[in-house]
Amino acid sequence: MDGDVARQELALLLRRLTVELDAVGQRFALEHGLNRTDVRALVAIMDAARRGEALTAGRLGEAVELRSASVTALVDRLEKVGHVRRVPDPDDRRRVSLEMSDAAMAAGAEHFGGLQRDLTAAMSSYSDEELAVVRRFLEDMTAVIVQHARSDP
Amino acid sequence: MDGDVARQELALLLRRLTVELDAVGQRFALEHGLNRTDVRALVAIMDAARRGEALTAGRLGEAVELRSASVTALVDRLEKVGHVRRVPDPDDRRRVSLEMSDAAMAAGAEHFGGLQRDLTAAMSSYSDEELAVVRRFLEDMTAVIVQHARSDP
DNA sequence: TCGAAAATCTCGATCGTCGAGAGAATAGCG
DNA sequence: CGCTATTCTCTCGACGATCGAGATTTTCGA
Repeated sequence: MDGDVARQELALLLRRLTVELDAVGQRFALEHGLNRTDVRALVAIMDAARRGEALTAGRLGEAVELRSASVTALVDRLEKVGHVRRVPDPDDRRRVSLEMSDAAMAAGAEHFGGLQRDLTAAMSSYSDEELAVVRRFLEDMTAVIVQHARSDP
Repeated sequence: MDGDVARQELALLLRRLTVELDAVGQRFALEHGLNRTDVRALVAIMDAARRGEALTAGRLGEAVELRSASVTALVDRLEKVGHVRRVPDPDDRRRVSLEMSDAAMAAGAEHFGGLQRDLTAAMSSYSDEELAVVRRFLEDMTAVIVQHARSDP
């Protein structure tokens, strides 16, 4: 039937959206001389900061799925260009907290915050009921995807 | 207002979905001893095959944004494990066409086709009108994202 | 026919990631 | 309180993916 084609197209649309969203991060990376991992790390640090937490090196490694040796190198890179500062944790002196520089924070807010703003603006033409449908849809699809990402087939 | 929070949450949901969809590819890579690029390449070859085309090395490089030297190495890797075959193009003997092995094709169909099936199945509880809303939404959001990925701020 | 352009490959170099292990600090247990 | 096990980060050496420059083969146009 026709509805099936429409559904497949929706799945393709999700993939397309994913690819393009990736490209946004890619662009930010290019503009700032970073690689994909560095951007992921900065986003993770930013997200944590927004939650009021300061990420430690170890937590950052979990967030971006990197071993400790790679995290050291990663933070070295970010610190060298001034995006991040290593701050010794006074409570546990083994730990190293990571703080984003104001400049990096501003650049991130400019880039990703701008996207967020434009996205929500583009949603203004939708009614609350429509957005509710979209939300349910996205949650359902995410659940299916998570299932595929985690479980064994 | 409340609707603004809902809109921001929707944007976050999109990001979450992107992350999880990435994880699906990651999992496939892990299961088959491939890296991220290899999976992207196989998907590109598969997509082309579905359209009835055979990708050349150069086209593949464009699809996954890699220089020719890297494409050579990439195809070497895929060929070594038997996922891909180099086939000389009879029309233009400078070119090398790429053909996926049946086994690799089957593995890809199993993994990603299964996801596609489950996604469309999860859409069955939605009316045509609801899906139309979702489609419009995804297209609108993709357009905004593309804008951010390409244009200069 | 001959030179320019195109498609792929080779080589050497660079960079990100990792495993193994060292060093410092903490937690827990007797 | 002291001693050991654990936690957290860093160092080192190795490996793999990517790239730029250039070589090679083939095609196309004048």
